Amino acid sequence: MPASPAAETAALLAWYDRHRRALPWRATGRAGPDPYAVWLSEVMLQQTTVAAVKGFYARFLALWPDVAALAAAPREAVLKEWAGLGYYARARNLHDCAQAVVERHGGRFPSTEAALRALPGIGDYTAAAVAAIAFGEVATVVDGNVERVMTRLRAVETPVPAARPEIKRLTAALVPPGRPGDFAQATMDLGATICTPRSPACALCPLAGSCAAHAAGTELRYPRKLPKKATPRRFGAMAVVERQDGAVLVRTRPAKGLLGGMTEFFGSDWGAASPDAAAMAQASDAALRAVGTVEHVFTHFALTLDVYRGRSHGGLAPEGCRWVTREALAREPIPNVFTKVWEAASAVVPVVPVVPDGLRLVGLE
DNA sequence: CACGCGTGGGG
DNA sequence: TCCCCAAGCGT
Repeated sequence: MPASPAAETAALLAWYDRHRRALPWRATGRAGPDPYAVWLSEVMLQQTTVAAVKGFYARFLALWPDVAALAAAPREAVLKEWAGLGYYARARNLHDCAQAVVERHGGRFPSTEAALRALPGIGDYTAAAVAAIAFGEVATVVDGNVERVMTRLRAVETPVPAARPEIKRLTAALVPPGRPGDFAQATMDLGATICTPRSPACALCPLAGSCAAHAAGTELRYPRKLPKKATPRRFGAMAVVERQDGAVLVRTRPAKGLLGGMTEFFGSDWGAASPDAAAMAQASDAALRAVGTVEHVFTHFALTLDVYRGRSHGGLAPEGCRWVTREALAREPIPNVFTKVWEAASAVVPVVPVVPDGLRLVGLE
């Protein structure tokens, strides 16, 4: 028997009051949530797990305790602190957004969904979440959790993303004017801990009594999704090249696109095949030793990198590259895929044998 | 609307 | 091992 929407909302809020997760960005005291903290956490949580976010969130808040501090930070420092969290456009948008809040709004976050939506890196979800959680606006928050909860609750047959408007309507009908932020977090907590994708714990769910999918035993059927495409594989090569004094050859990737603005070691383009060792040695003007391969899976392709370690012949940086000391390397924004390369190269004997002039020692074991 | 865009954990 | 996925956004 379907309960009334009001009864469903009440049951969900009562469950949340007992079982809400204690998360660092959730206000505990009487003072309302800090909009800056809510915004920072929401951006970090975009397509990212709570467990992965916690450490980054703490470090950001310690380094930059308010939006003005973040806005004043150097862009490279923000990218460096974001390194490892992924989706690096978020870091650029985060920094742009902080500066926009300072310049356009006097350093205070706007309090309405519409005004938030106009800021960089804030889309439909984040605008509604910040408005509801930080400012109490009656906004409808729809994320992946809400989609799963609502499509199961109402047995929505339309596949996502086409079902988005319907899901938004169904959700809006449940939002309580008095506690919009708690309702949003309650639905997300339910999706994260009870109404999970693979094995939902319906016996513990406060909405089980009115859930259409549960009544039919078809929870796992929702949300319906369109078939996904296979992920192709690309190949490339990357070399950790040292100068006589130990400095390492790096370069900064283009500002936008994959790993935009992040630091990488000397490497080839990525395509159907990787270049051979001789080509890498010539391009880097270094004696190279092959040290193995690194595998990494991005969202839309898998990558196999042949990894080399070597010693520069002349100490001249190829076009677009620069030398950094090991100490300075620690301050570079290096994404995890290239940290894997560094670790693979560091695991082998660093000394490259002396070779006669004109010879290139390549691809040796 | 479809695609580009990271990473790590769990079943 | 492999596949799925997690509090999406910009173009």
